[in-house]
Amino acid sequence: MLAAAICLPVPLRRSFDYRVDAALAGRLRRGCRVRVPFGRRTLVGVVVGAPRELPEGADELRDIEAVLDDEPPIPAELLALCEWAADYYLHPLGEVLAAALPAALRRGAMPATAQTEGYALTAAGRAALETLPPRHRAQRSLLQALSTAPRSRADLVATAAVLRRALDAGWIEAADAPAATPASGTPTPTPEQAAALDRLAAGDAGFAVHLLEGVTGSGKTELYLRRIEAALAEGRQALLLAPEISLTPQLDARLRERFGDGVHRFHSTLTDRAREQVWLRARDGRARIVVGTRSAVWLPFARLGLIVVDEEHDTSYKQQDGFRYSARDVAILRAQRLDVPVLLGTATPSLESLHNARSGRYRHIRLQRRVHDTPPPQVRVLDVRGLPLDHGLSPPLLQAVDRHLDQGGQALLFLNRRGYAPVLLCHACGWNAPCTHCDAHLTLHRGRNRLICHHCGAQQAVPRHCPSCSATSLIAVGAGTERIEQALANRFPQYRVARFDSDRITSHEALERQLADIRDGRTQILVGTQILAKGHDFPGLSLVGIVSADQALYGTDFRAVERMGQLVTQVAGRAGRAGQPGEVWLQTHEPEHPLLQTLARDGYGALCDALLAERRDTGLPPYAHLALLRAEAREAGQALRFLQLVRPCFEAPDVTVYEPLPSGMERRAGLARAQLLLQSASRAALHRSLGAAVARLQQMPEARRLRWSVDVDPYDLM
DNA sequence: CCGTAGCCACCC
DNA sequence: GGTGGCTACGGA
Repeated sequence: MLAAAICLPVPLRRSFDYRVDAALAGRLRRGCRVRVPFGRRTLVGVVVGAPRELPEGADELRDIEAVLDDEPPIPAELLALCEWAADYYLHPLGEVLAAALPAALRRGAMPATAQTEGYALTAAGRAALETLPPRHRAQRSLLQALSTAPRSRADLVATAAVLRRALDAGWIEAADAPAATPASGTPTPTPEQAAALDRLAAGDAGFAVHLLEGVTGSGKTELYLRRIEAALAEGRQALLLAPEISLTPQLDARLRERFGDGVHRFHSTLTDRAREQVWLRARDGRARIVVGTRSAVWLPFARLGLIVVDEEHDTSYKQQDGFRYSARDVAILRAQRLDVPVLLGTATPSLESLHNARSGRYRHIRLQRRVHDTPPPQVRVLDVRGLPLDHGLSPPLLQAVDRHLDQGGQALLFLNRRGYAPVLLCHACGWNAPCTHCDAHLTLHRGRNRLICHHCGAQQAVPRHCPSCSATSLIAVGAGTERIEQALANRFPQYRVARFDSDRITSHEALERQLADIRDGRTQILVGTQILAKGHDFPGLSLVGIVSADQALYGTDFRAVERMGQLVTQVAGRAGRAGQPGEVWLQTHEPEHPLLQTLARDGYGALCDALLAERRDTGLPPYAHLALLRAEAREAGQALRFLQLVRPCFEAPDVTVYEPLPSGMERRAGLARAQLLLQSASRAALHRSLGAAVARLQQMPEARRLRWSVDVDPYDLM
């Protein structure tokens, strides 16, 4: 009996064998989709093993109902990458494949054909233009329009029927619309950029990881564009990964200006259909450049020649639920398997990448000069202890804002906390608006007049009286962006304040509008969260105020200070007008904190030195590798007991298995959470321990009574 | 007597 | 994850 191994979209870390008709065996290639019966249901699966002969006496297998593809929709390279990722992240392959397939294909639909973007005139069409009688007006005007250059579908006035006729006659053919020519020519690189380009182009074209560490404004994007150009010149495609693409309109605009219609965007807010179109064009090679968020790392490129990871330190590359992969790390592995270069760009490298660069595993290229030669901003630590705070803002900071606005500058206030206030407190009885599903406080949102949990999304109306004691003495404690915005609007009524956070910025257009108001000088004060740290140029910005850096200093998460250093440096980099250094003020109640001092006095690089020394001493990444077994259960204690029970399964040479602990926020969205931390200096040893333990866990009845998952290279230990 | 809630094994 | 089978109760 012939059988084939099929992988199904179920959370089971194994494949299932189905019987293959001898006549079918030839058609059934790895990567093809099939429709198979599974229990009571019918599912769409992917062939992961070529048909093979089963030994005599093997159990009867069920039949494959239908083979959906002649050609595998997933190229062999991508299927192998998914298999690697399933193994590395200890995640079911079926769910990994689901991340790599468009929704319609996952459901079993036939792949749509990539819609044509444009048309070109054929030789026959050129001849027809000469001979076609004038009465064929529609055809003549279509051919005329295409006679100088190919045009995109949108540029042509022809109806679908007219196009169809011209295609049938062989007068026109589908073609990519022409790339827009650069609007103002490519800028001449600075000597520093030119040297960096030489180093990027040096050596063979094969696999290499380049860490491009460039201060804000040093012109990293221009280097990306040049390398992309080089890849395209060899007939290859390029993938540019970016954090939250809808929030980087400037990058998008620059790519389009340089490369025209060959640039495709791929992100989670596209419709399923639009995603499928980009997926198909990546596969047929017509999408020459894809700019996308982390899921774009799974696109089925036909001839990928370069991957750029912009803002490589950004946390959004790590998926934080379900299949917990790091798109940056998968990108590096994919590039290695394809033998093509990867470019990691950032002003503030992650400690992992910095360590790899310093140890020689990555090539380290640094850009230290800003293109317009603006000196780097000086960060001043502002001791706010004992100062009267106006909604979180100290008098010296407010005076600085006043001074800068008065001199025609713009001011940015950064605060990584949305809403009006993080706590609503009853002054009479101490009730503090707890979330009923999480160990967290509800955040007061004045604009929407709601109390909202930022961890599970639960919300309720803002009570007038304390729900516990009926007193009317409810006070908002602490400050979020809404409150800072209001405080500044009250204090500086003659200036306009704009708020940038995910409550206010809900679309590409809203962001563009607010950014335009700043560039045109209609808005003078900006208040916002990390959205403001991401790649926007504010040419008139002269002052940056960081409302508080203290959260990170008290934080228990081992990456909190690294993240704070990145945010402060990124936000500070927005300050400074042509030729003039910006001013950066950092409010704190811990002005003597050594790491804060290091950051302010010596910059991000020095902070990294200090943090790397700390990580080495404590055996944390990048000097050791971590993994977590996470467990969630209805009842507090159940998750912890489970982890205690399975802890011995992970014991292995060179692996430290810590005591299971309740997660940083134990209850979240109604579930009690706990985690088991594993640490090893050897990635191989850690992976062996995980592999063996997961195999045993799947056999354990206790493991079926709650939800558990593995997090390899966890981003935070909360 | 049936109805259903909650638990658990199984899915090629 | 989805499904169906099993057991344990409760209402007329």
